[in-house]
Amino acid sequence: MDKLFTQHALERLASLLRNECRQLLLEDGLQPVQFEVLHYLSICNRYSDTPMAVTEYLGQTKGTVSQTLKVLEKKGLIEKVADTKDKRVSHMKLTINGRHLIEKVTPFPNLEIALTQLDQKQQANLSQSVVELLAALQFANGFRSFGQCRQCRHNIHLKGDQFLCGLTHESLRIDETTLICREHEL
Amino acid sequence: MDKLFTQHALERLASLLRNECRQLLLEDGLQPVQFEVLHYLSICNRYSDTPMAVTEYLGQTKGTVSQTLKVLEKKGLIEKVADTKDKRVSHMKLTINGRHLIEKVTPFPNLEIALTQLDQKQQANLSQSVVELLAALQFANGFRSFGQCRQCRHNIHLKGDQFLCGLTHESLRIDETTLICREHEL
DNA sequence: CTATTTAGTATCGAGTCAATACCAAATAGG
DNA sequence: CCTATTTGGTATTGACTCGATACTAAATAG
Repeated sequence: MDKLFTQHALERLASLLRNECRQLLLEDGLQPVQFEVLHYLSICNRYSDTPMAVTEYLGQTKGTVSQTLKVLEKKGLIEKVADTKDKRVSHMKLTINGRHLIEKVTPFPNLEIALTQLDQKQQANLSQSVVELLAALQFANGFRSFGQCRQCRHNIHLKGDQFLCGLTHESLRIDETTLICREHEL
Repeated sequence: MDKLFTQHALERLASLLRNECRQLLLEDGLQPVQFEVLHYLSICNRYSDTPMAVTEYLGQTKGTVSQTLKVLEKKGLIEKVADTKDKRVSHMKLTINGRHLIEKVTPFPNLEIALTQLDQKQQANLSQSVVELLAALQFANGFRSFGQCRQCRHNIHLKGDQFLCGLTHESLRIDETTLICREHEL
C-alpha cells in the first residue's frame, strides 16, 4: 500500500519538525506547543485570538490550552485583553517580546535549508500538496478550516481597499484580510 | 514569503497528525512517541532495531529513548533480544501483540479519509513531495537517511532473489530489502 | 594493556495533556 | 422576566515526555 508509505513519511516528517522546533527553542525555554500557539496568535485575526479559538485550532482540550496560555503570559510573550462586548471572552495579543521571538526563530534553519535544496517546481508542488492535504485533513477531523480571511465565503470585496465580513458585518482593513480566521469557510 | 507559509502549513499538519495519533491510541494507553517507535521497529531491518538506531531515527537523546523502550517492553509490545556478537547491543523485536496494535491503528482513519479525498495525481504529488522534503530535511539535520535497503548504494543485486549488503558482507533475503536501514546511503 | 569510545540504563525536574470539577457571563424558552 | 442551559475560561491532579547528568559494561584504538 502506497498510503501506508505516505503515512509513515508524514509521521517522520512531523517528528523531525517537532524536534527541530524543540531544539531551536531550548535556550528560550519554550516547548513546541507553546511556540505553535505563539505562532498562531501572530497570524490570526481579531476574531480568532481567543483561548477557545486556539483550542479549536490545536484540537486539544480547553483546559490544556489554558495552561499553555498561562505559561506564555507569565513569560511576557502574550497579553490578555478583555473583550469589550462579551465579558466571558478575552483576546491574547502578542507583546513586543513575543513578536521578536517569532521573528528570531522563523523560519527553522534546517527546514529552510531543506526547502532551498528543492528546486522551484518541487517547492511549488510541496506547498500545494501540503495545503491540499491540510484542507482534507481538517475537513476529515470535522475541524474548522482556519484559512485566510481573504479566501472566505463571508468576505465581501466592496471596492479598492474596502472589505466587509458578511458574518460579523464589520469592515476589514486590507491587511486584516490576509490573516487566519476561525470562521473561515470556502 | 511563501516559505513561511509552507512552514506554517507543515507545522499545522504535524500538529494535527500528532493529535489524531494521540486520540487513536488513547484507549491503548500509548503515547504518540511510543507508537512512532513501535511503528519504526515494525519496518526496520535487523541492523536497525537497536536502541541507538531508534535514537538516531527520532533525533532524541538515548536516555529518553531508553525510557520509551522500557515502557513498550513493560506493556509487552516489544522484546529485548541480546546481540550474539556484541554484548553491549540488544535488538528490539515486536511481539505478536505489538504487531496486532500496529495493524489495528494504521492507517489513521482521518488521514486515510483525507488521502482518499485527493485524486490520484494529487496523491502521487503529495507522496513524492513529502519524500523529497524528508530526504532534504534528514540531510540538513545531518541525520542518516533511513531509506529502504533496496535503494541503498551498499545493496548488491547478485541474481534473481539473491542480494548482498556490501557494508556487512551478509546475504539478504528478498523481503529484507524493502525494510528501512540505518546505514542507508544513496 | 591502558585510554577512549560506544551501547545502554537510572534518576531528576520542568513541562504536556486529558479529565474532572468548577465559576461567571450569555443565551434560550416558556 | 426569570430560570435552565450553553459557552468561555480557570484550577487541580496524575500519568507521561524529554533533556541533562551521571553511571556501567563491553568494544576498540594506540
